[in-house]
Amino acid sequence: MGEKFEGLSKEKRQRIINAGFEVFSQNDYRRASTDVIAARAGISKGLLFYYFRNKKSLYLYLFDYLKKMLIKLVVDKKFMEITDFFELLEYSTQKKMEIWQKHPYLLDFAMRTYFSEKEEVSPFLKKTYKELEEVLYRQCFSHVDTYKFREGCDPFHVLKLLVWMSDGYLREVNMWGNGWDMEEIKKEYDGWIRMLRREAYKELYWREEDKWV
Amino acid sequence: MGEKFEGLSKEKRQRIINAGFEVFSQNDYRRASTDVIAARAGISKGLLFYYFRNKKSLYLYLFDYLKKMLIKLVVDKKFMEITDFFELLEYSTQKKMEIWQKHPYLLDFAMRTYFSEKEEVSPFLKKTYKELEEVLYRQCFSHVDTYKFREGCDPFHVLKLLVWMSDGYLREVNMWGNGWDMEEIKKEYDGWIRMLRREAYKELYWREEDKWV
DNA sequence: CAAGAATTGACCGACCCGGTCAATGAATGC
DNA sequence: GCATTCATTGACCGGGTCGGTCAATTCTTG
Repeated sequence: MGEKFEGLSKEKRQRIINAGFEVFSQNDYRRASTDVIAARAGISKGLLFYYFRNKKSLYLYLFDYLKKMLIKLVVDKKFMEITDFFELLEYSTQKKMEIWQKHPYLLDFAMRTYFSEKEEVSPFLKKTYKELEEVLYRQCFSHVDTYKFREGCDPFHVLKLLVWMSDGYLREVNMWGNGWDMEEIKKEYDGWIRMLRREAYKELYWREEDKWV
Repeated sequence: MGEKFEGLSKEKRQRIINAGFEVFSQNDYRRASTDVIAARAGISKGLLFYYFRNKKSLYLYLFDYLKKMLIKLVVDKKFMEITDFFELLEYSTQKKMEIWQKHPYLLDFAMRTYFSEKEEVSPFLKKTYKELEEVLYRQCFSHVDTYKFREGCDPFHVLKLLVWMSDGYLREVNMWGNGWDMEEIKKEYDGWIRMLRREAYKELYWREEDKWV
C-alpha cells in the first residue's frame, strides 16, 4: 500500500511477504498475530506498522499479491492459445503445482482465503472470489472448444466436479501429508482426468492414449 | 458424562445438545463460547458447568453423540445386507441426507470436527477419525462384491474419489447456499455416480439404466 | 555534526472467555 | 412449617491475547 514498503530492498520486502504468507497460512485471520509475523520477518512490530497502516491492509496486500502472482504465472501466452478444455486444465494444474512447490505457504494461504468465514475480511474475499471465478470461467469457456462435448454434457458441470475433486485431493494430501509422493498423486489424478475426458467428450475427440484404462 | 446431565428431562437435555451443536457448528472450538451455548439453551452458564466438568467434556460428549447417531442411523440392518458397492454408497448417502435435513447443525458440526486443526481437541479428533475410517472401510469392503470391479481398478481409490467429490459438493452448497435445491443436486450427483460405476465395474455388471448418459 | 528517516520493543487498553461461588429459589422429607 | 438438600443464577475474576502506539535509540546522509 504505502510507498514506504514499496521502497524497500527486494530481499527485505520478500522476507516480510513470506512471513505474512507463512503466518496467515497457519492461522486464520484473527489468530494470525502481527507479533509473530514481525518476528518471522526479523523486524520489530513497530516497523511492521510503519509499513502497513494496520493488520487489515497488510492482509489485503498479501491477498492482492497472491492474486496477481497466480494470474501472471498461470494465465500466460500459452494458456491463451490452448483451446482444448482438458489440455488447458492440465496446463494450469501443472503450473499451479510448480508454484506450490516453490512457495510452500501459498497453497495454504490461498485455501484459507477461499474458505475464510466470519472474519472481518471474509465478505471482501468472498466477493472477490465470486467475481474472479466468473471472469476466469468466462475467459476459459470463451476460447475453448465446447463443441467437443457430448450432447447434454455441460462443460461447466465438468469443471465444477474437477474443482471439487482437486479440492478434496489437496485437503487429503495436506491433512495426512505423508510426504506427498508427487509421482503417485499425479498418476492417480491423471487417471481420473482421463476418465472424465472419455465421459465428457464425443468419442470422436478421444485421444489415442486414453482408449485403454 | 456426569449423571447429573443424564438425569435431565429429555426435552431439556435435547435443548442443551442442540445449542451445543449449533454454536460449535458456527465457530471453531476455541471461539465457541460457553456463554452463548448456555444462552441458546436457555439456561445459565453456571448450570452448564454444573452438568459438564468443563468445555472440553461438553464438546467430547457432543462428538460422541454425533458418532453414535451416525452409526446407529446409517449402519442399520439393511446396510449390512447390501453387497453392491454403489448401492451401499447410495443408501448411506441417502440416509445421511435425511439426517442433515432433520438436524441442520449436525453437518457443519461434523465437518468442523473433521477439519479441526490446532485446537486443544484436534489430536483426539484426528485419531478417532482415522480409527473410525479404517473400521468403516474394512467393514464395507468385507461384505462388498469386489469382484465386480475391473482389473486394476482399486475400490479403495474409487471410494476416495467419491469422498472428495461429495466433500467439495457439500462445501459448495454450504458456501453459496442458495437454498439447496435438493432435487437438482441429487440429480447431478447421481449422474457422476453412474459415470463412476461404468468406469469402475466390468461391463458385465453395469445396470441397464446406466447404459445411456 | 545535525536533521531526518528507520527501527525498536515495552507498554497500553480493549476484548474475550473459561470457570467459580455466594446467594437465591425450589423441592423434599420429617 | 422448618430444615436439608438439590437446582439454578449471573456477577465476577483472572488470565490470556493482540492490535496499535510512542518515546527513545540507531542509522543515514548531506
